[in-house]
Amino acid sequence: MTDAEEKRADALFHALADRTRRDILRRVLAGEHSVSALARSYDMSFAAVQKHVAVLERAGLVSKRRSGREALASGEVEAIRSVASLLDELEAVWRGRISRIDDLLADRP
Amino acid sequence: MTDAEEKRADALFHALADRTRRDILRRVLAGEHSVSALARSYDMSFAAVQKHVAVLERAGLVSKRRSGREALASGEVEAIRSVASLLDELEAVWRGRISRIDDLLADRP
DNA sequence: ACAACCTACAACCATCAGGTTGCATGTTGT
DNA sequence: ACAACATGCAACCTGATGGTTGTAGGTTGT
Repeated sequence: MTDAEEKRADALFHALADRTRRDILRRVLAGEHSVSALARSYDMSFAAVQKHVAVLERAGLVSKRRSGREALASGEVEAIRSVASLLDELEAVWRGRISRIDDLLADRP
Repeated sequence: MTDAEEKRADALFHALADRTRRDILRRVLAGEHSVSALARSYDMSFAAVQKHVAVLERAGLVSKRRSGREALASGEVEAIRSVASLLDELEAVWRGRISRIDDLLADRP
């Protein structure tokens, strides 16, 4: 794992470790939403929601495009799949434990 | 999503959002390690590592069993799979994004 | 018995995260 | 032109996080 990959993993998991951000992500995965439209859905200031979207964007989980005065956010499913890959790697480590035990057993005559 | 499920998701993603903790998790997924054995692997105090293990344990990613004076930690692959399920749910939202009518209604309060 | 070891937890400190308000800038509809 | 709207960013406050040291108690080997 390179240092950059670890930092990206940090950003991805951190972005997902907040209930509001996961909810925003669900919405923008379902379809484009402007930041202010998202903000109207939550009991917090516009700025707070804008910061959450920025965190998701920095992690690559959300992308934005400009349409006039609005910034339309949409979810990046590829980023979600990359998180799933990170989990797969962890599970592969676990599977390796089993095969190592198998090897030990195989070594016993 | 119930409140308890969201809190569990918070704990899981937060636990994974730290490089040292992910590294610890890899080690204990590969096989049992005592806390002090883990601590020797990192350039930080025993207490710091012990706290990282505690965070992983609270999230359910690691379990500990006592063996004499040692606490042996091992990784819980089921917890990792539950995180993968959370990601699957997000991806399912994305797959359903075309045939979404709920959001049109939800967007007009 | 006792020294060495392992763990757990408390207190403390610096930094970060999530929230607020306020302001500057660009866009739109009348 | 101009009022209303959408965004982005900075400053600020408070609580949580990640690290430290210190302390206390249970286990082990000699």
